[in-house]
Amino acid sequence: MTEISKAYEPQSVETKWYDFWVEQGCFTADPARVSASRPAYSIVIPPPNVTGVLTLGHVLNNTIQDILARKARMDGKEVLWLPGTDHAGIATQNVVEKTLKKAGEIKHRDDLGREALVARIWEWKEKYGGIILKQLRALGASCDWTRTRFTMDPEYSRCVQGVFVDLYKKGLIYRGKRMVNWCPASLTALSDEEVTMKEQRGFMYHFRVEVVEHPGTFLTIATTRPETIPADTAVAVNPKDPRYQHLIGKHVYKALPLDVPKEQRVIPIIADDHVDFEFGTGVLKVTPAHDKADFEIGLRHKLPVIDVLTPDGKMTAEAGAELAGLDRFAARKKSAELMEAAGSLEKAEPYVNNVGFSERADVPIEPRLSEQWFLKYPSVEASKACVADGSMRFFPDRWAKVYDHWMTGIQDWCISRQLWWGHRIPVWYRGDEIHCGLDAPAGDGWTQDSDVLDTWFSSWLWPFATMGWTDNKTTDAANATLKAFYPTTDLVTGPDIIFFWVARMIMAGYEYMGDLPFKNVYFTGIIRDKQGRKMSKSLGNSPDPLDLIAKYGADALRFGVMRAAPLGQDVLFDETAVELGRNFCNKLWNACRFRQMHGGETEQEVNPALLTTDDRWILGRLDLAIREVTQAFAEYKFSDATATLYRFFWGEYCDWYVEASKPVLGMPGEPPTDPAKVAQRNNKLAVIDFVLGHTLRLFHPFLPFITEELWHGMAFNTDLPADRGGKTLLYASWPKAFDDDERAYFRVDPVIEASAQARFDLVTLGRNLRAQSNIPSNKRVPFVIRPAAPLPQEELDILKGLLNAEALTLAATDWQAPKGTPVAANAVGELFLPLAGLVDVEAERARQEKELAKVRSEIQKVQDKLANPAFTQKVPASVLAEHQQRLIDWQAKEKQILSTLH
RNA sequence: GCGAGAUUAGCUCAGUGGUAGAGCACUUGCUUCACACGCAAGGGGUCGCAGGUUCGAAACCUGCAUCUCGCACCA
Repeated sequence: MTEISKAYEPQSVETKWYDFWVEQGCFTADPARVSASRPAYSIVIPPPNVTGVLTLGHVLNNTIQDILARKARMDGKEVLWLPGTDHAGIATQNVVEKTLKKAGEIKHRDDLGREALVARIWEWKEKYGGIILKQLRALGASCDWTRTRFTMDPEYSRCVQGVFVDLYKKGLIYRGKRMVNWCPASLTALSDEEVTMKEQRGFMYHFRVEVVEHPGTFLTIATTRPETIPADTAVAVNPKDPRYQHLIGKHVYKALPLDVPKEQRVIPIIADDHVDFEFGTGVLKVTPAHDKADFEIGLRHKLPVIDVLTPDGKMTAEAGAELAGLDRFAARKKSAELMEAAGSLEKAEPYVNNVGFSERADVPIEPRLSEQWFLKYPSVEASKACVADGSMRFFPDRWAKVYDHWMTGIQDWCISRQLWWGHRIPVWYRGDEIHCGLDAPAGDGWTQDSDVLDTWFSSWLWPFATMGWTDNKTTDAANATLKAFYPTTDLVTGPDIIFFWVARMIMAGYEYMGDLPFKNVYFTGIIRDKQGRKMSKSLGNSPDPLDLIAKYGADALRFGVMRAAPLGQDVLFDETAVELGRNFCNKLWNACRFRQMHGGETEQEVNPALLTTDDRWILGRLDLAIREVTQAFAEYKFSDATATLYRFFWGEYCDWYVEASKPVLGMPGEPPTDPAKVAQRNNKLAVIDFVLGHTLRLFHPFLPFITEELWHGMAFNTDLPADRGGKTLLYASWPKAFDDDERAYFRVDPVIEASAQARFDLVTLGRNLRAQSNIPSNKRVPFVIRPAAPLPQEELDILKGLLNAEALTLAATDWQAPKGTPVAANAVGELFLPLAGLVDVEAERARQEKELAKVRSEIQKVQDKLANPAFTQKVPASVLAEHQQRLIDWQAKEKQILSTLH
């Protein structure tokens, strides 16, 4: 047994053990070890952005994965936790471009050109990328680092492009000119999922246009985007709207641009059902180039398309000389001013509407007509069915409904991006010829499509592309990793990427592996601050996890976060949660120190014949804790597990069992000499070792570092096989709840547990008497006890210790407590605090009166119930009996109070 | 507009038909020989509102209010 220091110092312990685990290959998965008796457990990390740094969100997510992986190892499974990073197209390209601009190397990415920029990004990635994976080590993440993957690894890229070619050949990928979501900041198309709606305050502009055929007749139109008026190619009314029916087929003069002669601004008035005549004025300006719905109207009525916006959101010359070159928002103001000056603006009233924003660049997107690649999703039915029929489970399961809803209304996916960093689209062009394949076709003059694929088009292959999948049946059949570890067991991720990633992985899994990619999906909550706000850099409310680890230790951070994160709920993070984790680790540390102070390399087995009531009680509590924690794991309720562990270890083991064991153990360094007491003491130490050994194992998934340190410090590893806890706690077996034989062996039963509990309750009552009588807790006072049934001397000694009593005297049969003596009682007996002169008789009397009132109100409540025939006749026998017993208990209490009150 | 979730102690949350709970915070007393990152005791809640079902409702049902999050979206 090595000596344990007074306070737990996490820093050196953490690096020591992490290095040890990695050096010993403890995290390395070997498919060859998988067998019927050693099943596989696998989990793939949601690959963080390669430019990312660790946030509390990652801490939550990866701690859960680590807990699952470590528990699975202790269950004797062959565990693969596969790590890696995502190339994250837009985000990464932005980061590197910004860095280069800041360094003054470039003003624009065109200064470098495509190949050079991509080369610089690779350089950057090699140098600074993947920091987050190193940071995960500080958290204790037990990933198999030998299998770290990147979504742009050469083999991975082949998978991505191969899948593109395959889906193209299947006719599921097609190219088309469509309205897409265009990001004017990133200059690329986006998928619908990358657009979030935000409420915006703006204005509803009402302006009027003159009907060509009826000079002097005007139509009033409402719009939030007057800058697009030059792009209008019609105005539309509902065919059933009586106000405008007579004008259908006639024309109006567009309000802008004013520098174009009136005759060249004539556009038709058309009728379309899309127009809601309740909204605005019932007249809709139709701008096919800049609105999705208008584009559809344009198609129906064969309207021309006029584009007045550049890709980066500035007005073109076609918008007119006065608007040309202006940014779209400046142009909005300007166009209103122009109409105002021309007298066509009727009013501009404040208005709140929903505007689509680019999720990443945080600017309003523009609907834009452009040529893009689209995917018609594969394996949709199988993917829907597996969640609906429960073969894949979501935790919490309400996400299943969200998933189903999205899968039902699923739209084709725009997968091309106008970026340089990413997987290049494997399509080549020569004149009118198109070739889709991994390599350029033979012959000269072929040029590759300049677009790259949406990042998620590579992420969706993650569960199998990381395992060496090739889409070659022979190769894949011989792939031991795939065979052993696919489908994976659990996926842990945030619900914000359920469509981006989870749903798409399921479809890819069915399409390419013929099976679901994971069996269970755990959706974490979102980490928020104490006020419930999202963590963000600009708010400065996002603490750096590495700082927290340095200050409190990784175990403290893990425990604090897990304790605060109930399944499916957002986590309101507060540093005091980590402090609590730190305090808990310290408690665990000191409980082991206490055991060590009593020395004794006893290492003996527990002798059932010598077990005391307390021993049997704590073994029963341990058994219950094992059951509860194991059950919590089965339901992915990690906060329940930590709550149980906290209660058991602190509230039961430390507060009661350890305190009660002190009289038996004697003073440290002064062991008893009486042989009977020595045997008692050694057995007590054996029970303590038994409980601590189990406790460390129960805690290990949550607190990997401190438990490993104590496992060795307490020498619990000796005598165990190397692969079952001898070398590392990582592979010790997960504690099993007692079976009937074990319960009988340890003589654990509910009656014993209740009697031990009652003794502890009496102690609390006795301490209460002291406090009520204003006796300082360090002052030793004599107590008198009148047990309901005889108590052995050892138990009286324990009671005396727990009460911090000067003496605990047995009351003689004829002893009568002096009037006003504070007394407490329960099933164990009556406990008196005879302190003549020290106790304020009147105060004690008042206390007892108050107590009596409470007892009587309880009696009344139960009596009322029992007097109700409807109750006594209808209620189950057990409930009736329980109420009757309750009445007896309260009445006994009443009698006891009355007996000392006078 | 559609859907989901939430509403219990000052705060964060457990509690799915039978005596309202935990942690933190708070008050008080303790340098009791593992731990002041500790020990002990205590105060504090008409369980969002209104109905209903039931012998009995924090829990089940209906409606309402408030908040959060998805999805859709009318210029």
